[in-house]
Amino acid sequence: MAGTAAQNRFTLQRDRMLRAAAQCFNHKGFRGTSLKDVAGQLGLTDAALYYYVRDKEELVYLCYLKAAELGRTALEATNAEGGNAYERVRRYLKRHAQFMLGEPGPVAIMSEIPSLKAEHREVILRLSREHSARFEALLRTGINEGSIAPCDVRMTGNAIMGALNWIPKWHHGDPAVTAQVLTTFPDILSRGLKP
Amino acid sequence: MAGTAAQNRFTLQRDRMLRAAAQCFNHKGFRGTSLKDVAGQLGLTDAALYYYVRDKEELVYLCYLKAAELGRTALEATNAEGGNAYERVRRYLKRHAQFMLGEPGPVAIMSEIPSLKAEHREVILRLSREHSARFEALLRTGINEGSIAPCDVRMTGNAIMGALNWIPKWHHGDPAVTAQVLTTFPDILSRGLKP
DNA sequence: CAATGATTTTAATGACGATTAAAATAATCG
DNA sequence: CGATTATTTTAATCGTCATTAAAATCATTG
Repeated sequence: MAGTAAQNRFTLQRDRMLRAAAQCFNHKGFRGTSLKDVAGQLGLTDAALYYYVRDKEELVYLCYLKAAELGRTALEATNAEGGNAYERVRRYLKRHAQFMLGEPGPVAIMSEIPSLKAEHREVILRLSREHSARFEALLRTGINEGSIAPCDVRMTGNAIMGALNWIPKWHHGDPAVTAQVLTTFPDILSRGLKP
Repeated sequence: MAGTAAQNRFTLQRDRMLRAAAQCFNHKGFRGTSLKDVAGQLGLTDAALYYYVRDKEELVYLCYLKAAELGRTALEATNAEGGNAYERVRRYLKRHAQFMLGEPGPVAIMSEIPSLKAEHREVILRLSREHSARFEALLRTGINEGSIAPCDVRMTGNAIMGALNWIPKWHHGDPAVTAQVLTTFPDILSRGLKP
């Protein structure tokens, strides 16, 4: 069908846009990247972006939304695979590291939540909180079943998320480093959780 | 002496400026904060800032410089206090957490290094690298003396710095949380280092 | 008090970048 | 092919800052 094909092309292009934007935002921040920068990566003019998005603000919002959803599905998938909580945490760490490294395409660090408009900000904050809560619940499960040492789950979650979210600040695409991160990070971050 | 007094007033005001700027930058990013925002916090007009600083760019540079120096002296002081490497790491973690929490006054997260002009960027990057190298050296010392478990010191350093540098993203001044961070973070981040 | 220097403000200027509207081009479909 | 729709570009416009210059205020000191 024509409608579907058009829809596909549209969403595909928009997805490329989101990836380009995420890369720019990570590199230079929200206000630091002009729409021209983003468009340039796609071989387009800045004005063309407005065909896909109402607003620069909406562009960030969509990037964050995608990042949040990636995080959620990663955690859900990990939980679905079973294993004890400690093992699930480890698998989750690897998956999260994987997309912070940009495996499926760059994911935006949510550094600019304050500059989102209230309505969008609420959505993102809610998703973030839900995600944190689920991760903390997983830690609690591990503590109860004895696969994870007792700890302050809130702070432990914060520490782990920080280590992961910071990756794009020092990782700049070197494939050797990428491999190194994937093998060492789950170890490093989970070692402190052992009982 | 008049000269000294004037110099004092000048540098004091400039320091207040750097603190105000650091707070704004952390909250909204480099381009996200106008000079008016910074000046407003001091009860001044934006134009007044130019008496203390050549440029908005220089303002960020000075903030980062101060942050880098704080980090360096924290590590040096910790090393000077003695103890085995593991203990020194723990003390350093606490000190670093302390100033990420804004104990002495807000410290700028170095999120906007790419937008610095080349000359300034080089200085900051060099200081950053030196600091990382010193921290990694401390880890290596611990590994050699047996107080720290063998690990990839580069990646471990990255993970720990990430967890610390991310603190301002979720800490918003609640004193109860501040206390909680100071007591739990050194534990959480050092537990994985035990042999 | 007069004079000199320090500090801040007021009032432009200018650039950059987001946004929009209208026109042009490309694609699809009958 | 002709018509209709999708996509992109060109060419304004508009706001928001950073930045500057000149004037005003304030402090100090001879």
